[in-house]
Amino acid sequence: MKLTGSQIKKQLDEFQKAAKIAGIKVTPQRLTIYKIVASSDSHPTAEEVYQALKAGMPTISLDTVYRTLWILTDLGFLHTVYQPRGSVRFDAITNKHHHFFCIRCFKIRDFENSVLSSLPIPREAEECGRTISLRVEVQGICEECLKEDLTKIKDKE
Amino acid sequence: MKLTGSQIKKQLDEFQKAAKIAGIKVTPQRLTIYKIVASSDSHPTAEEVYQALKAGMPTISLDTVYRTLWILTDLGFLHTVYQPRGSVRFDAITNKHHHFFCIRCFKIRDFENSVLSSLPIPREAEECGRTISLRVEVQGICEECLKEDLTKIKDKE
DNA sequence: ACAGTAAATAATAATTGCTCCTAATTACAA
DNA sequence: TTGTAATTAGGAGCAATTATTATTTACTGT
Repeated sequence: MKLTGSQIKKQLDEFQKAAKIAGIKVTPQRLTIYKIVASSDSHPTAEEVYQALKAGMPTISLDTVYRTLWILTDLGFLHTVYQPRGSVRFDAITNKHHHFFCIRCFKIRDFENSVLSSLPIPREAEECGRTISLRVEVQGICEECLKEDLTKIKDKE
Repeated sequence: MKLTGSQIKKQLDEFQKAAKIAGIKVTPQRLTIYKIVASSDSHPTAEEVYQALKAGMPTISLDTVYRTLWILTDLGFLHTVYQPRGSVRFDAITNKHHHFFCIRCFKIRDFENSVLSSLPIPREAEECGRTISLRVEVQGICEECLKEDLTKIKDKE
């Protein structure tokens, strides 16, 4: 999900603090990578982040991108989203939102819903260990793919 | 989730019917692969299914296992579960249940909860396209990993 | 401000998870 | 029983991710 400029600045401050506590370094690579994910609306893959970085940072390596994305995830600044038969995607954490997965084109869309956002973690899950978060996903076929299907049907006629 | 012997038999009958409708063949490989997943409690990966098969079917290929698992998924007999940094896992569909993901050891546990099982798909998701299903996941650290942490802390003392 | 050091990076090799290709085999319809 | 289209085994291939290593950099204490 996309963050505003001031939200990003605030989160970067938080990252500086968290990095000190965790004993890890704040590098330009790490700051830039967070900015790219947080200002994107498309749940980018590591590869997509890497491509976006190259313009301003031509020597960046894909490995650094992966390492950084996982660090930001471990520190709680990013969420990961998994797709069938595809790469991991990363998403900056903001207010609660949920994901719609298209099973045909594998794109992910955000949606909000107050009932889902306020669901408590159930007792039965607490019994499995220490719980951290609850997420809700909806599977389906997105508007665009539905339209494509229509086009194909018309072509056959 | 684990099915009883009679549930498996019933599902295999359903599979025969579904295969006829879909115009695909019923092979010993397909039947055996379904049995293995449905009688497992651990959301096995394709590799794990492959290893389990080898004893009774030494010439089975990993490709066949993958193809079959995806067919069974497409026909609605299996669900897939994605993990961070791991392989896809497969799960026989029974009554509604939900997954607890351990972010440390990546194991998955089942839990049931009537509130979560009866959640309607929200209007906001319907607006993204045609919806098929809703799933709820809880992230956390499982009992076993928590115990391990305790052991490590004690070792340091 | 500066030097020492532990951590991070870039580049590339290696690994893993999964899919594709092809010849041989098999399930099923007629 | 036979024909044939689907399925299989086996191996090659591919894409996503992680490991290795020499070099560079951020932060610590002076």
